[in-house]
Amino acid sequence: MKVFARSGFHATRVSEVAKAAGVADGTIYLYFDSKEELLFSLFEDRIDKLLSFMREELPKQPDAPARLRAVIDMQLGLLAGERDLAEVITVILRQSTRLMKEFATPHFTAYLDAIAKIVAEGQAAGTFRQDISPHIAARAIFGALDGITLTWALGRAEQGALGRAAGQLADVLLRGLAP
Amino acid sequence: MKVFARSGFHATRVSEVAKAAGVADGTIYLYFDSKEELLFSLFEDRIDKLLSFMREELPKQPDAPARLRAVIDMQLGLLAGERDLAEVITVILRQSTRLMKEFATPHFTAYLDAIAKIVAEGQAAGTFRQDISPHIAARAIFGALDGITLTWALGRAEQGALGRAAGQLADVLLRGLAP
Amino acid sequence: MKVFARSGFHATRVSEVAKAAGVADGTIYLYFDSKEELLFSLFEDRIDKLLSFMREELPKQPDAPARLRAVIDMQLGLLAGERDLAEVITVILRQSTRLMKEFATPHFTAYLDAIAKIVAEGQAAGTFRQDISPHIAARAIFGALDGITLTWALGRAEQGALGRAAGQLADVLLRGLAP
Amino acid sequence: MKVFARSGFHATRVSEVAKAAGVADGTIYLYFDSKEELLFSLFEDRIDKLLSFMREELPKQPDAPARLRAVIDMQLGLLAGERDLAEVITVILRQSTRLMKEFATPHFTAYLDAIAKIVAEGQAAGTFRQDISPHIAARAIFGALDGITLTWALGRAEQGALGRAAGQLADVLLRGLAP
DNA sequence: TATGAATGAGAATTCATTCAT
DNA sequence: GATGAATGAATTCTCATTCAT
Repeated sequence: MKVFARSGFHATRVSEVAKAAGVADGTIYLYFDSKEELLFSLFEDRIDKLLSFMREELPKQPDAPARLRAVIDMQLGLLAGERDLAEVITVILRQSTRLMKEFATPHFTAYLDAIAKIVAEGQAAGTFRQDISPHIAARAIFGALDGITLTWALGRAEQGALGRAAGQLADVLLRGLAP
Repeated sequence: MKVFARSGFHATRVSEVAKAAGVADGTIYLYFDSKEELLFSLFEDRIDKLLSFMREELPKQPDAPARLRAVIDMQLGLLAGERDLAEVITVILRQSTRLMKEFATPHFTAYLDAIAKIVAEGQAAGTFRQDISPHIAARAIFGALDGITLTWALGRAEQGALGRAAGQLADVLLRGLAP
Repeated sequence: MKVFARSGFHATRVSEVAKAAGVADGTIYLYFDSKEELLFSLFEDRIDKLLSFMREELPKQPDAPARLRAVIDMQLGLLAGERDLAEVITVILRQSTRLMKEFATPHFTAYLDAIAKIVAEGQAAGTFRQDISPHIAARAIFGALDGITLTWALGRAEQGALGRAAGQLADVLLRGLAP
Repeated sequence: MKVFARSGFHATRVSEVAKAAGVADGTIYLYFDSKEELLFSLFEDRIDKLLSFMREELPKQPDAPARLRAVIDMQLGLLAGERDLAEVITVILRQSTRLMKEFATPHFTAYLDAIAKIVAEGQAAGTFRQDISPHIAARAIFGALDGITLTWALGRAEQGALGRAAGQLADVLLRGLAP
């Protein structure tokens, strides 16, 4: 992750990763099928964690606004301590066209749908305004989170900044979505 | 633009671009210094247009909320008719690490600062709430616009969808940012 | 051909071929799709020559024994002046499993069938004995020619030796096949 | 032998051989020095058997024609029941340039010399015609046997076919070589 | 004796870029 | 100005072989 975050996907040499890991070049291929699979494994791990977290935590929340705030806290919280991971997910992962199309898109879609579902539920329960498309809202929410993470990862990345941002973003969105 | 949008930056061959343009490979290099410069020129053109548009139109708006709505309309309006451009800016441009670091980041920063400035002015004038960092707001707004454009570009990209999205996003954000 | 004959297929580096040809490595790939195609092109050229030679010369011969003698003269005559070609065909070509299966076998089969046909015609005309399978005879004849060429190519390869061998082989075979 | 016959020398992985033998990769190297030595051992075994067979059986034959027929029967008989061995000797063995030059050629030469000696003895005793070079004859005979074996091994390889071929080849050669 | 994880040298091929025409 | 043939640097991945256990 460190090497990918430093150089990007294409500029990263497999031999650099091997060196950073303290193994021989060939050893990489005992555990990963290709350079792309190597990058993807970093991402798969976390998205699984995020999805299971959502399955467990969201049902505990009383209503849609609380669930939306939980999603925002979770997504930014997951990355808050891991600048390299944040950069890999917001920037590096998108550098491999094949990776995006074949692996990442399905995961992103599932995640976006989960957010859209929260919005739709809120609309049905009367806790969110009706005149907004849940899918557009979901993409805007994800985009906002992603934009914040991106700047944080590429900038100074100070501890706590993502937490503060999460709170402010949630405040704005929840008020903006209120009926 | 068409070729880059189809294949991505790395998978696009300079010879493909030459073929699509109906010129010989070498001719490309009479007008562009490198493959990266070729991609970047597509983007530079439009960001200039966007920035001068902002310089002209924003002062005409009465207050910060109106200016923020104008920015949203402009950014999505610029891309609404040009799916390839939208894909190049949201996806392809980010595939070259060097391009992002050396060329694009300064432009993005300038644009983000312009948005942050609108938010700060609104806060000073009392038309936006005070408890939000203008920079965080700017990143979230840009990220939301970007996320909406990305999904539109990669999906069916129907005419009018971006305009509707712009209206809804502005509604949510302006209410969310209201004092 | 020189480089392949010296080192064999697998031990030959494409860069060696390029160097021997006085061009850059990449230039090879402007004219040949792969290393295998490079080797095969050496062979295709000659087999075409041999087959057209057979189409023209064989009908001029009065009977099957004369035609068989002509085939023997032709095959050894084609290689007599070109030791490298002889080595490529008898040894090197067989080192690439894929080349043998996909390209060479069909040509070999066609050639063997042409020889078998001569034997069968001789049997029908009563100029060859009946108790020999034309296909076994064809393979034995081809094998004998191949064995002679192989030893010649790997040995001192003196001028004229193949011609003498051709005469002796034809004498033995024709007497052996006589009714 | 099974694995080499299936895939050829270069395409065969040492790990495949180990798997087929039911041992670990490293175990192979306790018994064989290298992949080449592994292939060569398959061949050395049999050539020794063939040479000792020749030492014992040939002296029992009354004259050169009988000895030549015995050699033909032996060589094809040795391979008749073992298609994999036939393929290894006619095809696979020749795929390694080093193996051919360093190991196999001496054995082939010894074998060819033995055949040439039979021809020369027949000429001295007046049972073979004088106008044929014993070495050319030997190479042609070996080549014919090899060509027949090759087609048999690569084709359907039916039981008995090699025996029939041996008889026919001997008939043709002996009549062709008669004074 | 056997194992099998780790090694790391080695090579075909691609393609951005050049420059003689 | 335009061409496009030639360039050659650069990199992923394979697999025979080793050796600590």
